[in-house]
Amino acid sequence: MSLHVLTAVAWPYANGPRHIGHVAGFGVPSDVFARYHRMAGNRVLMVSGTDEHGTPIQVQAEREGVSPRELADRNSLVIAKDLQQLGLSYDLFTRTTTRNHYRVTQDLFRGLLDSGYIFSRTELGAISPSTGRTLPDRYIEGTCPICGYPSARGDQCDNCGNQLDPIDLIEPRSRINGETPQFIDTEQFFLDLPAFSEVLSDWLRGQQHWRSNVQKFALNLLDDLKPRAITRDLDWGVPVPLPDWRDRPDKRIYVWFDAVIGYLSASIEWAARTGDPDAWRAWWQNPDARGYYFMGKDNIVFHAEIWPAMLFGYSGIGAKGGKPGPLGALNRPYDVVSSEFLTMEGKKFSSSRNVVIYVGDMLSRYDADALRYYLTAAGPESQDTDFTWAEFVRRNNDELVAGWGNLVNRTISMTAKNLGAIPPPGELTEADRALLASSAASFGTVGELIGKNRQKAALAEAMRLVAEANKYLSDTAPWKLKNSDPDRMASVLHTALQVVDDAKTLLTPFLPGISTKVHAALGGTGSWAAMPELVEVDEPTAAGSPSYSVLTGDYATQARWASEPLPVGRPLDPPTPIIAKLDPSVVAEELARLEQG
RNA sequence: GGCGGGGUAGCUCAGUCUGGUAGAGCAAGCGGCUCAUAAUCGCUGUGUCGCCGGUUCAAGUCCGGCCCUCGCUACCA
Repeated sequence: MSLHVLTAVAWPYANGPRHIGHVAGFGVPSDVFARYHRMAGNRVLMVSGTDEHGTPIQVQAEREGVSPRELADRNSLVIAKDLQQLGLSYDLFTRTTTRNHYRVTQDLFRGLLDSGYIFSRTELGAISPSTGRTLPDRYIEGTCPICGYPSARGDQCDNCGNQLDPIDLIEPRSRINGETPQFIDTEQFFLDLPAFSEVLSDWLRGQQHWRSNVQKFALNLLDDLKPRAITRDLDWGVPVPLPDWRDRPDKRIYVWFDAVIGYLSASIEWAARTGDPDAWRAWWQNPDARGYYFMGKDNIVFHAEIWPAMLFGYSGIGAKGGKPGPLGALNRPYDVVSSEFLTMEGKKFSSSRNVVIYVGDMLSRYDADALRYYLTAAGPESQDTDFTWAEFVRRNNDELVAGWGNLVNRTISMTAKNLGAIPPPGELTEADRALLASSAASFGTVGELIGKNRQKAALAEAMRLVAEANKYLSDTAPWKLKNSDPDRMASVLHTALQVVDDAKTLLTPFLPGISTKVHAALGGTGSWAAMPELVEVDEPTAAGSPSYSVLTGDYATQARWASEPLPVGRPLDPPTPIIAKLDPSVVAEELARLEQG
């Protein structure tokens, strides 16, 4: 039975290139998940894009002397290329500055407004006097009124930990340019979160399959739900779709409100591109479809609270009732898969302090699958973990190369040199059958673990099979049988080759590039693990760029999540090593690079 | 302050939901093999499972308290 699986991947923010901590959280896990489900025969729709609105982009653009649009155009392309090189198999990786996204965002806004879940109110807000723009709390600093700490942030004092209101700060100043913020009465729209308190509570309590920390965190947030402003005094963002507001240059929809809508708008854009504009509905309105959302833990509130509230409200569910908006009722997330954080040689990632490894830099020097392997085997799946170059090199050399690469190499090499082709099984012994049975059983265990997003355990299970195969070769020593018992040697090599092929399949979601090479080394033809493509869309963006680029791809290949018998008699050539071993000197080189900046 | 994660062998971590006196990989030592990218296979682990107390025939695992550490705290994303 085929399941519709929406793989909704957090939208990277386009104020600069992304570092490996970002892709550890949302990127690699979502791709492993999507690739597995496609191989298992499910209908996957994997969408994301760059998140391009908001204050940080405006600030960064000003710093660089370019327009927000130019900055977003440039970074969107950089990020898309990084994710492409990492092999992330998006059905569509688009942008929040597309016309389609603006339309869908405005439609959601209208739908929520019509049912009463959005209302306007005038409140005191901080603006920058020189630009007239909203100055977010965290861009304001001053002296803490409680403890006297001189560099307290507008929302919280880092010294005494108390929550603050920026208006209470003594001598407040803008962190952007040092000017004194102005506090003015300003009208904004608010999302009525308290109206969803009950439906969210019931819904969250039912999510027994979520990671427990995500569920607990989300439930705790319910105690203190307040209406949340979803517009700002800005000129960069999606316009408010109301007659009196649409043309106002100083009011825009808040970046987070539009960013989460990206999952839906990207699905709709993908459908339009396929020629069936309603195709997205199978993932969003079919009650049996499942939406899995991948992100770092800092995004839990938006995916477990605010986005579900928006979806409930648009569907006409909540304390105020209502009717579904024009698109119809929409599914809530099935799972919110949140990762913890990756640190870097013991420190928190920080671009400004140069504690950072950008994805593009990493992939210019190392293989994408080496990074994918590390981030899955040692990534922050359920707790914070530390990236160190020493561990990266060790994992690559001792586990990937010595364990898996060498198994492939020794098996194919022995067969090619002695037999030249895949031999028939001959008469199998108990040891042969035990290994083959273990290998076949791995599809169930590894698949189930990936399905539950226990990817660390899933990868370990696949690698356990690799170790078992290495032990099998050691026990059976086929190299000793060449003259004494060539038939037995053929049976052993047949068994080993079959397990190598199975392991190649099992590792495909994690290591698509390596598995493709193993597929070829085993004499396989055709596409095995397809890669994303960067495509130019010849349509202006809502922000005014003449065209834009997206990632997409055709991922339908012969790869199936099952053991496929290898064709006896297929010729095999002596292999060349598939996975590159790293010289231990790279550890010192990379650490020096970090020092220098 | 509130909330959450973590504190288990030299290192990285699993195991805690469903109690039965502790595991994996790496590192180290010894041995085997020589097909393979000096790869691989076997053998070798006496750790107060952060601390204190409780429940129990039995606790790393449940309950209470405490300490340390990391993170989040929704008008930065």
